Amino acid sequence: MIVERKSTEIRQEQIKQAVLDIIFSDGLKNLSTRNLARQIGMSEGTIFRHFPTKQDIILSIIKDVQEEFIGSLRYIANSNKEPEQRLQEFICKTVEYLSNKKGITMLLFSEASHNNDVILKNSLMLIFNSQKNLVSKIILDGIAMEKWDGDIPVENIAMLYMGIPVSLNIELTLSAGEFHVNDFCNKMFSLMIKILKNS
Amino acid sequence: MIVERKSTEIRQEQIKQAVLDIIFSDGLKNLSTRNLARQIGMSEGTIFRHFPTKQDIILSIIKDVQEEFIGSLRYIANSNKEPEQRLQEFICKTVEYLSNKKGITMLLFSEASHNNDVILKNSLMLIFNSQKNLVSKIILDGIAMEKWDGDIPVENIAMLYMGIPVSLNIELTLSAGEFHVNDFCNKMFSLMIKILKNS
DNA sequence: TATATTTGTAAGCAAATACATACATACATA
DNA sequence: TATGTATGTATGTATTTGCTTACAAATATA
Repeated sequence: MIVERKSTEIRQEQIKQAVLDIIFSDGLKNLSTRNLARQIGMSEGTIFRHFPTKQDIILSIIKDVQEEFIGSLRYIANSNKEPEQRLQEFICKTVEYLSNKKGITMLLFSEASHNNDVILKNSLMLIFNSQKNLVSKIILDGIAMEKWDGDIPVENIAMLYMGIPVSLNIELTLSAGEFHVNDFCNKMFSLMIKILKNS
Repeated sequence: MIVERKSTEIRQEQIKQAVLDIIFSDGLKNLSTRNLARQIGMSEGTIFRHFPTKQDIILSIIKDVQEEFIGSLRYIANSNKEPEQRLQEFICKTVEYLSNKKGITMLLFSEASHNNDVILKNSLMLIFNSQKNLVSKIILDGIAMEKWDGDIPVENIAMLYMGIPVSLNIELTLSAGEFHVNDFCNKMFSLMIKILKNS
């Protein structure tokens, strides 16, 4: 039997992508290493050749989220563009990332509260807090520049912001394939602007 | 050995409560019938005496949510009080229910998208849509009475509303015990009012 | 070309899983 | 008091779980 051999990096990417696909389509509870191997078309042993444990696959995905996703959100929030434009880019980046890696939201929300692994738990909290803090930063900048209403309870708006991933996920689940990233994020952006504008 | 015997109704309530407790503290993946039995202090067989399958326990909990929770939200939304008061009661009922049954949010969100069971999947979608529609109804009533801004994209506000359970859950996980229902729901209420007010 | 290293697989492991069965005991009603 | 039924448990079972191991084959390097 001829075996195609690839580098560990490529295999790790394949495995992580398959994990997210399975989570989105079949849920976390159907994420077994057997199921995972079958989906990619490799043997179960191969998975453990490239990751020490199943948990490490999850950890690696979470690390990606921190570096790729939170990293680019931080870049957007700290740029010197107008707050309004930063907010739009911020929201659209969120929607784009989460709809490219559809399993992420469910992974974050359901792996979030439990899990004995302290490192993972802290990473997850960090992700939530980073998002909240970065949104808050943009809003506070806008208020400081007197573009937005100073009476706004910034902290709470950032909390409401968490509704976006949730609603997005529900939309993604319902609309099979026919989802438009730009429509969705622009709707959310308009709404946020409406909330923030001086009355 | 002396065995205390209780009615099926009582046992079912015990089992369902324990399921929610386990989900909140240890996560869905630690919800085994063995674990469940140990937590209540009964044998595993007893669980299957009162519920045909493990899945049926989940189904029964979802049914409770529909009847108790969505039922009371519907009652609030359809009452003839002022929209503003309805909205406050609505939000506070949400916060109260979800913090009494702490496992519910995680159960709904992670069991939501996958699961082969069509009945369960539909029930979950119904719950999300009911909440969205009932919030929308209150807002539309307020707009019709010219108390709130008619230019508001009602549908999208209802989507943002879904951020409340998520943020609540994160707060509940972080603040061990020292959580105040009224503080939280009133903050969220003020925010919503701010969004809805005529500019 | 020879050898070391990396990547693959098939088979199998102990533990945990949801659930079944056989049997015992409490309790309502005759 | 006798008896049927509902509620309990101890133990078993087939399957699935995450993970290991022994070994084969592909590739890099000498």
